[in-house]
Amino acid sequence: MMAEASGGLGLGPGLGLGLGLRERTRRAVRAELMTVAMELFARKGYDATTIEEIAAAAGMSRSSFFRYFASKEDVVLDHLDALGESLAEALAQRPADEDAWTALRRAFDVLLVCHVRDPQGALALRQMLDGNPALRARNLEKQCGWHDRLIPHIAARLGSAPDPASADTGINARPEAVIGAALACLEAAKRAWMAADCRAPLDKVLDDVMRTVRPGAF
Amino acid sequence: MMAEASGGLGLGPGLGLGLGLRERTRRAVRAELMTVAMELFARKGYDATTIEEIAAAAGMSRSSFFRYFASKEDVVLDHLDALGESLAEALAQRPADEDAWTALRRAFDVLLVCHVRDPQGALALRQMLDGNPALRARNLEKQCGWHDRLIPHIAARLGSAPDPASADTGINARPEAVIGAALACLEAAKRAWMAADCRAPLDKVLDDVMRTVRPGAF
DNA sequence: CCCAACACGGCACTCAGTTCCAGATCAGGT
DNA sequence: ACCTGATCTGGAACTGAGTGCCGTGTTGGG
Repeated sequence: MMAEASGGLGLGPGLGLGLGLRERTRRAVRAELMTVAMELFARKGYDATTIEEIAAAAGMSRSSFFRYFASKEDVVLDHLDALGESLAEALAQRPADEDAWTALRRAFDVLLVCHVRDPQGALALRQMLDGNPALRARNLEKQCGWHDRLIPHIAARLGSAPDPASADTGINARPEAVIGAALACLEAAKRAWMAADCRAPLDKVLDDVMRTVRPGAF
Repeated sequence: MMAEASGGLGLGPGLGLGLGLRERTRRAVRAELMTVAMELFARKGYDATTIEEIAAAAGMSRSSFFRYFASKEDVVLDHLDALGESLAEALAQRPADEDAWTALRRAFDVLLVCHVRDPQGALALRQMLDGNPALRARNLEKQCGWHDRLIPHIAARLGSAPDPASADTGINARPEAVIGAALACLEAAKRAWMAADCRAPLDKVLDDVMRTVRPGAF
C-alpha cells in the first residue's frame, strides 16, 4: 500500500540537484498533487472536487494531502508565491537609473510571459478563480503579498522624498501607493484582456493603461 | 422559548419607517447579531468564537443565525457593502467639471469619517481583519466590489479616450486602472496610518499619497 | 548496517455550511 | 374575532474542510 503510494507518483530519477533526496521527492509529490488536482478541478469544478478525491487520484490518503498543502486553496494558489518572488527579482535587476514606474512596468513582463505562452490555460485558471469567492479573495491576498516584497526596491528608487506627513510621524506611504497603483493597472489590464477573450495583446493593453495612470511625479 | 428569542432582542417600537414590520424586525435582528458578534470577537478572537456562541448570546439557535448571515465572515464584512454604496453615491455627486482623480479623492472623504469618528474602533476592526487570512482576503474582495460600482462614473469623467488598444477590440481598461490606483492609495494610507498608531491625520496622509501618485494625464 | 527521522494511513474530533422538517407566530384580509 | 398563507423558528442529519494523535512501516544518511 505504501509502495503503491510512492510508486504511483511516477517520479523519475535524475531531477533535482543539491537538495537531499527527501526534499526532492517531497517537491515531486507536491507537483504531482497540483497537476492531478488541476485536472479534476477543470473537469468537475473546484467546489465539486473533494480533497478525498484529489488524494485518491494521486494515490494517497486524505491525511497525507494535508502534509503537502495546508488547504485546498493552496493547491491552486501556491505557485503565486513563486511568481511574486520572480517579480521582486526582476524588479531588483532593473537598471538603477530607471524611474520606479518604468521599472515596475518592465518587471511585469516576467508575469506576462505566462499569459503569452499559454493564454488558454491562463484564461481557464482565471475563470476558476472567479468562480469561487473564497478562492478569488485568497488570490487577491496573495497578490498583496507581492506588494510587500516590492516595497524596499521601490522605496529606494523613490528616494527619501520630502513627505510633509512623514516628517513628524515617520510615515511614508508613497512606495506602497505606487506599487498598489501599478498592480491595479496590471489587474485592470488582465481583466479587460480576459473580458475581450484575449483578442488584444496583453502587453499592449498594459502599456496603454500604465501610460494613462503614470504618476505625474515621474 | 420563541417569545424569549424575539423578546431578548430588545427592539423598541417606533424605529423604522415605510417598511413592513417584518422587514423592520429582520433588520433589527441583524444589527443585534452584528453587535453581539463583534463583542465576542473582540473578547475571544474571531477564530475562537463559534457561530453557536454568537447565536446563543443573541438568544437564538445556530440555524437561525444562518437565516440572517450566509457566513461567519459576513457578520464582519456586511457593512462594507453599504460603505461601497455610499462611496459610489458620493462620487456621483461630485461636480461634473472635476477631474477623475480629484473627484475620487473627495469621494473618499465619506470613508474617512468613520476613521476620524472612532479611530480605536477602526483600528480594532482592522487588526481583527489582519489576524485572519480568510477574513483579510474577503475584505479585499469586498473592496474590489466597490471598484465595479465606481467604473461608470469614472469612465464618464475620463471621456471617450483615444485608446489605441481599444480601437480594434473594444477594450478600455483605463477607468478600472484609475480606480484601482486610487483605491491602492487609500489602502496604502490606511496601512501607514495604522502602522503609526493613528498618529498622523489620515486625510493628510491620503492627500500626500494621492498627490504623489496622481496620474500625469490629469 | 543500523537507527533516527520521516512519511504514511487511519481514526476521532471540531466547526462551517446546507438541507430537510414540523411546529409556532404573525400580518393582513374576510 | 377568525382564518390563512407566508414567514420564522429550533432541531436533526448530513457533507466537507481542517486538526491532532498514534502506531507502523520505510528509508536516507551517518
